[in-house]
Amino acid sequence: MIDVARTAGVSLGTVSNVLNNPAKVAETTRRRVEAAIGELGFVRNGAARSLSSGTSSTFGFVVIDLSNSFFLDMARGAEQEASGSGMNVLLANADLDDAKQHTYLDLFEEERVAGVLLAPQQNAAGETTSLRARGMPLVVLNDPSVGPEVWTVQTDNVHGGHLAARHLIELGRRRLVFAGPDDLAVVRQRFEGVERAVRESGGAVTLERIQTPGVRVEDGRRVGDELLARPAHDRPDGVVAGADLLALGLIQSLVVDGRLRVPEDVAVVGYDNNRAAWNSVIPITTLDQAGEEMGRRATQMLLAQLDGSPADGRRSVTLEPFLIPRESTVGR
Amino acid sequence: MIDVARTAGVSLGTVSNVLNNPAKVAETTRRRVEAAIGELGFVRNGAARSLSSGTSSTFGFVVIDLSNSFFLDMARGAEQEASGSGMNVLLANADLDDAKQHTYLDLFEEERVAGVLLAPQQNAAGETTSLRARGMPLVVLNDPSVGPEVWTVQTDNVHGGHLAARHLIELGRRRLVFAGPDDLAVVRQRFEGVERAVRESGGAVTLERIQTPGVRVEDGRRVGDELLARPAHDRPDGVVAGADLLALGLIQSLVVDGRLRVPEDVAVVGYDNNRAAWNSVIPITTLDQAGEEMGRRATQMLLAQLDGSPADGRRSVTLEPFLIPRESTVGR
DNA sequence: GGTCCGGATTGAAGCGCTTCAAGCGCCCGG
DNA sequence: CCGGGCGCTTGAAGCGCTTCAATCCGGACC
Repeated sequence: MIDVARTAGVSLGTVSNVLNNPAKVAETTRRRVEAAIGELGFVRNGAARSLSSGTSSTFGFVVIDLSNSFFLDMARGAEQEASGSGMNVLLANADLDDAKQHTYLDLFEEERVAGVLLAPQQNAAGETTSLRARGMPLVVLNDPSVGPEVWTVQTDNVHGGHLAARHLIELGRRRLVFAGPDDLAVVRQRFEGVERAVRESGGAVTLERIQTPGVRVEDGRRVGDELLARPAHDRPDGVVAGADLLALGLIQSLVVDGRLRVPEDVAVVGYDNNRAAWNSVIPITTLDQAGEEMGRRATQMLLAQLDGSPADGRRSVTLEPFLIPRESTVGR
Repeated sequence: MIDVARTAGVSLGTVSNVLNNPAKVAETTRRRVEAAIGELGFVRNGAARSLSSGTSSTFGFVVIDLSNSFFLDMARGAEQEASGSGMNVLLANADLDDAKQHTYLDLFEEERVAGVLLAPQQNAAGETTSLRARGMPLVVLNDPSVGPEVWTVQTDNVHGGHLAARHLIELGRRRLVFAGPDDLAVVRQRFEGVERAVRESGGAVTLERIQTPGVRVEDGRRVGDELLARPAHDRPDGVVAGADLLALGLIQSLVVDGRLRVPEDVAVVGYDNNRAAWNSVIPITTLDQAGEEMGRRATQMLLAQLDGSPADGRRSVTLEPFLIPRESTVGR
């Protein structure tokens, strides 16, 4: 910067003003400085800047699994909202590894980013103690298990499960199956919603729960195989899958291996509005959790924390998922 | 750090040594300092650190489109390799927007990261001038259009196209179609390889090229519809798609709308080994470009540049793609 | 007892920027 | 003609760390 100042024949402070408060600098001076900057190819040192000013223009977003398009949507939403305020979002992919997630949270804390977004698997509260102790703006996304002291954006999974089941019931389905792993809080909540809808049917509808080890396509195929092995009268006519990939595998197994018709024989609802669901041969009815919207809201909360949030600011936002009917339930 | 020093009863320099050269510090002193660090919840300021030392422990990776699993694989590979050397990788998603790509490159330059990885759409050479002028370590991935002055990791798209076409020809296919956009250099090269394979067949095989506007699923569906509209004898018996999503859409159109059999009536080869290809009802034969390996190699080159690369270091690595046969060509 | 040596520790000088009180001209009103 | 005010610009004091020459101290050796 000294070189720029010398070239332009001004002082250090003026160069700094051109960069940060151009309005304070006289037109002609500013032009001279800008010319010098261009000539010398000067790019200001962000480390020095944030050390000196105590602020940074970047948010860090730690994502547990970027290969899941739901999380990528969040990142996209965060990016949109942030860039509207002149902020940048840097992503860290934990790749389903809790240790990596921890490493990256530490990294962002060290780098003194302006704020941190975290989309964990679940139970992330413990990971954020240090961040919060430092007073670093933080918002946790999609983790129902954190306490009220943490800012969060969530979706109402119980409601989503309820919508999914009601959709099937309204289509006349009476023998429902819910498939999904038991160890994910969000999936348990979806199941809860399904249960409620079934209860509300007043005994007209039956519900069975099938456990899966995870939410991958293979897990879904296995459920499909299991159902195919049953006698026809023992098969469900409607399935709520705890996640889209599960639904995708299930449908593939049913349709390709088993020659069952979807939705005629079995209607299937997924969850997540994952990109994989769009690209399925039989497009999958699903619950959209508005990942982009979550990212946007979370970033708004981060920005609010930066300007010293209003005392009455709500620390937790819950978005409502909505059903997207596609061929896997309503045919075409 | 001053607080830590005071609490532990040592000087600033010693605390710094505990952090950076623990071997230089006596066992007992080190323990005292570490205790103080724990007690005070001290986390060192990365901005100050990199300002002072002139180095940073993070690489920046600008990716043109993280929703493409090929790029995400690169990121994963880069992460692996970097963490082996105590480095971190921060991701920036340009989301197919060249302006954003530029913004993020500038950001990483400002932040003085230890090195930059760039996986652009194409023609990224111009974007990197400033970075290179600064002497910042840089590796460009998957862009055949950059010059020899830029370090790159690429894959041999001509070879890949050749493999794809030869595979079809060996399976007895004689009327080939290549589908893909004309404005992507990598796709043009794949076509070139296909052409070569056809030429080598000595006239036994015909080749037709169908242009698509992009490489999305919809583009593939449209190609499928076009083929279905033709009289049967005018349809190809083998298709090389310029990308997996294209192949996915094509197959969906052919199989679901047109009641053609894949691979019996038409065999289809994709390109990329995109996750979407795994999850297709008819798993798609594809060319794997070893995204993770590319990320790993690129990071190795970055690390080499950091230690002052050997003068004879090769600035460009080209990896060979390999064919993964699946049901869309060989049935099951 | 005196010297020398080497490992452990210290303290001050930056790293490149932002910030802000102070200074400099210049113009306006009285 | 003078004082005051205003718009620009300046220069120095940090920001929190790393680095390295200088210092300290205890033991080995003569």
